[in-house]
Amino acid sequence: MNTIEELFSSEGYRLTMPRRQVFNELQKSSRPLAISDIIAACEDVDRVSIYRTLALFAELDIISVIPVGWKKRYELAGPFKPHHHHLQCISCGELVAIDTPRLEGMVTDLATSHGYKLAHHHIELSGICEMCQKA
Amino acid sequence: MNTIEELFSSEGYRLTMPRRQVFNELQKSSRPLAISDIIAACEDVDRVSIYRTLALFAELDIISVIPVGWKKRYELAGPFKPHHHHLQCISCGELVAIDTPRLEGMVTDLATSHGYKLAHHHIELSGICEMCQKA
DNA sequence: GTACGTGCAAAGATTTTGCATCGAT
DNA sequence: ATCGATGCAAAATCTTTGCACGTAC
Repeated sequence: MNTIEELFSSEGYRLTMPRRQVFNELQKSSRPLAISDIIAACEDVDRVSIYRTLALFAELDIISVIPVGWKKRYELAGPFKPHHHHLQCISCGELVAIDTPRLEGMVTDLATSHGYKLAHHHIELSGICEMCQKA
Repeated sequence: MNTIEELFSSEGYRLTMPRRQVFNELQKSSRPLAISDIIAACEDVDRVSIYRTLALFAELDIISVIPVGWKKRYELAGPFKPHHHHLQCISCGELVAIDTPRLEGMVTDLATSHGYKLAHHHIELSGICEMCQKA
């Protein structure tokens, strides 16, 4: 279950050209992409198919949807990229991935202490990077 | 500087009817409101004025913008409501405010350890509440 | 009275839906 | 060959911009 092909056939979905292309764009990119980025990169794929593909990917946990500056961005998740969060510079826009093992445990505990079983969590940090602080 | 009147006059902004109405709606509500909620509640205020009012409020830190289920919601912040985060039930939609003193310190440290000076952070938790787990 | 802020109109952007056709299995 | 998935068209939202008028100060 480590390749996109295996995952799709085991779930009974067809691996079509639009789905391959969207997946490839996400895999090529080192940073989360906006829908508009993906639409632009997949010229020959209809806008609508990209929306539908991303919805399917999200449902299958192939991608995660993250908020960046109040827009949605998409990046590979689940088996294709380990869980992490982001820290963005509000001055230059730099976006770094951060590992947050201690946070993970803490948010789970927080939910539990309120009687909740945690399903998802999103953490977005923004600030000013080292370079921009000097400038 | 504890009332909206004082805050506005000290900043040199006019406290007009649309601004009063939007502020009242936010103050009346115990939960964060979507733009569409506010538009519906302020029937006689133009849609556009509500966008502009919310943009101004956000700039003045009168409100905070929070992500709920991938939509923006607005609630009073700054002097009018202390900082907190939310935990939402994905089954019944219940939204509870949570205090996160330990998280606050941790995210600051995280940013610092990456050379960043933290400016903002958003934390959204979702899961299944006690009631829905039983059902 | 003086601008700041509003409403209106209209454009732009984003996202969703229906349906006939195409193509992965 | 079948039925899921795509592309196209079109609608429904959502958000922004320009400008003349109204009103808080």
